[in-house]
Amino acid sequence: MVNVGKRSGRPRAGEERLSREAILTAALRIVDDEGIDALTMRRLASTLQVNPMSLYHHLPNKAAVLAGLAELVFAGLELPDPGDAVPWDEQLKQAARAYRNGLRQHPNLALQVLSDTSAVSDVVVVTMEPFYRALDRAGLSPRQIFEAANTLIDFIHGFSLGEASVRAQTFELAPDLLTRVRALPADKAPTLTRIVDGLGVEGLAYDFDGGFESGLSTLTAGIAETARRR
Amino acid sequence: MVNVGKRSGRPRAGEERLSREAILTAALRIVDDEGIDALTMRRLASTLQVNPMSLYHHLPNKAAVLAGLAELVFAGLELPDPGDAVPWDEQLKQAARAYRNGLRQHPNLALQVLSDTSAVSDVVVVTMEPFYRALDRAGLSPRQIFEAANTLIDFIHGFSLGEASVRAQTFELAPDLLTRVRALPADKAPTLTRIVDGLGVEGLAYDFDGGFESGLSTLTAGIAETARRR
DNA sequence: CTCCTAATCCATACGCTGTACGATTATGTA
DNA sequence: TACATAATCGTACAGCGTATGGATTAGGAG
Repeated sequence: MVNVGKRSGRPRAGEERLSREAILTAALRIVDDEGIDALTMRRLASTLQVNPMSLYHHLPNKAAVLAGLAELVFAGLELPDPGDAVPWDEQLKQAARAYRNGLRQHPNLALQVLSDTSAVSDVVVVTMEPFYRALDRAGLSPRQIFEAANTLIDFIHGFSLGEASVRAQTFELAPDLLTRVRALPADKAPTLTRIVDGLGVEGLAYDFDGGFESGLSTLTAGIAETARRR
Repeated sequence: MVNVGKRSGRPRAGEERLSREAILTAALRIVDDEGIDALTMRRLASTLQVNPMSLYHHLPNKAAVLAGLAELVFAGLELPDPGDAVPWDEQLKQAARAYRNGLRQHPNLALQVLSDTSAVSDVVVVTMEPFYRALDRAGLSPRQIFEAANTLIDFIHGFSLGEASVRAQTFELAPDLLTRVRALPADKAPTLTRIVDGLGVEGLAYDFDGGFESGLSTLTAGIAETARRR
């Protein structure tokens, strides 16, 4: 049994207690389990049984840890491409679903991930191929492909942000919304009042899966129309 | 000349230096000018020439300050409703543009605003009427109206998040993206490579206004299709 | 085998943060 | 006049990210 516990100084080869990867993995676990605020350098070091300052040998600062986490989430993304076996719109939807599912794996990181420009840029390069292929098959021009892909991504990002923010509050949200709407002056927002009131609590108990699918259908229909007009 | 400067204890009537509103206004200025990280309770107190602890008489904690800022941004939103003078899709687009413009006023707050559930809930109640009216005119069912509105909002949120994150980096982003794409293995993402490469730097120099309009057109086309199928 | 260098980790310390607690003073009401 | 309450301030504390510098040791060069 080799003493690997308390010795300080440079560890023997293959016995490094730290590595960028190990740090990020531990950080991801903390964030997933206890939220982004629970992630501090000291906490991270303590779960790794290491002095806080040791982390800085592998990562320059805390921002780099967060950026690394975003990178890690994207690296875990896999957008299976059914290829030409299905119609282009179904191909597009499958890629979109996979992307959303990837983002859902780590809801506590959603904000960090979605607002990290370089991470988003990464995803474009690494995982967008199925989107582009499907849109190409739809018969769009290059510029239209580019814009349609961006629109679809923006929708998924907005949707995921909402989903991550709300998390498990679905059941509280609907009655709350209803209450607020009913509290409005009668003529302040007549249409909104009529529609929302008409849907009722159960109509509003928002089904995220259904909402996502609805958005996808609207977008693919719009894209098809663009292709038709070309 | 009344001594209002250095005395401690309760101020004389009409001489209160603080109020929730005054605090939030000062906070908004700091965030707009110097970014969200510059907003600390001490900094906020010092610009108000007040002891940091005095703030806590008007707001329970810093989170409440941030929530108040989100509320303030939404309160500043005005979605002018052209009513039936224009076609429903144009009505919808105008409301969407106004919403996006409102969010753009305070880019440093975008993240806070978009991830604050209660703030988003507020906006639904307060400002969504034009969306609902336009969608109602399009001939959708109540459930379809609800879902279409949510889809549109998600798109705007995602778009605004990207816009706020990127800010003035537009010109750096395009070449960077191009470089990354060109660095990919030849057969890793053929379609993406062909499309992006074909657009070139100037084709990619993303025009946010154009991108937003493109997204709006796609969405309204999709919504029109939904109405037609009903 | 010896010496040097660089890798890895640690101990200490600094300035900053949000805010709990209690004291101080003016106000409005009884 | 007595008193509860409102508004502000002074002090203090625990926790944060991280700069600095030193300790220990593995691995490579001679």
